[in-house]
Amino acid sequence: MRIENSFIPVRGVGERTERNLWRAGATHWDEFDASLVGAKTGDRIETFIADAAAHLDDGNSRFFDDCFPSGERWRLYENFRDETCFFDIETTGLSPERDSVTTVSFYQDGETTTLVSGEDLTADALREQFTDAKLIATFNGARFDVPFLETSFDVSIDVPHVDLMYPCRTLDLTGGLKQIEKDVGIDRDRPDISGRDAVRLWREYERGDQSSLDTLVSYNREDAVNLERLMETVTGRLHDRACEGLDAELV
DNA sequence: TGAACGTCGCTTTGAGGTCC
DNA sequence: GGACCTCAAAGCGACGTTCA
Repeated sequence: MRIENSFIPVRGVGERTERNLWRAGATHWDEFDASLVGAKTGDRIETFIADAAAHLDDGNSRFFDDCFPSGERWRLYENFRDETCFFDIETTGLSPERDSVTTVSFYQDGETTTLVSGEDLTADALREQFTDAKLIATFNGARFDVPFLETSFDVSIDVPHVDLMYPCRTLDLTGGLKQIEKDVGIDRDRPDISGRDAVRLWREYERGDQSSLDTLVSYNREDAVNLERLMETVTGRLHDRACEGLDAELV
């Protein structure tokens, strides 16, 4: 599913109308025919397509972040795949006021970077990681990772965001990231480590055990890398579900 | 042109679920 | 175990479409 298959951002177009358009053969902006809907809606769709095509050429993901309903923002992924930054944080607890961030791992376009507290984890380093990203992807990051980083480092993470927890829930995938990875067949090198262990590992590292930091970093990196595989799985399933019952293929 | 119907958007409310 | 964002559902009004 690509952005150019979507009509749902247009006022007056919901899930039903969009499916009717697809059924009628208008599976892509280029194939839209205003006679398929009423005059007013047709005008709105044509205006939207003209605007959106320009923003797409400019690589302006923010435009689409604003106009897509939150439940449909996963559709941005295919267009901005190479510029999607998957990230995950580890902390010493749940409270941004009392606890601190220990490591942050980023995975973008095949490259993984980890920032470690006391070494290279700074506000500037965080800003730099997000600079090139057109889209960020997390699991429960809307409520945990992003606010935690913003509070701890006084940064503003103002990048279109797909929080995979919600698309997963619409696919009946629940139980936390580790459980969902298991359910969709994503393997881990260290399936025995949990978030609570991450706190323990950090404490051990503070007491001088370098190997604990190595374990923590590899766990954190695996979280970030696996998010990409989860995104591929989830967007694939949502695409299939959107196309269910259609003769036409969305390309 | 107007009535009837269908669809969508907006607002409110409540609950679920996740992070370390 | 605390925090709380997001989503889904429901209800209502507005708008758009269809058809006679």
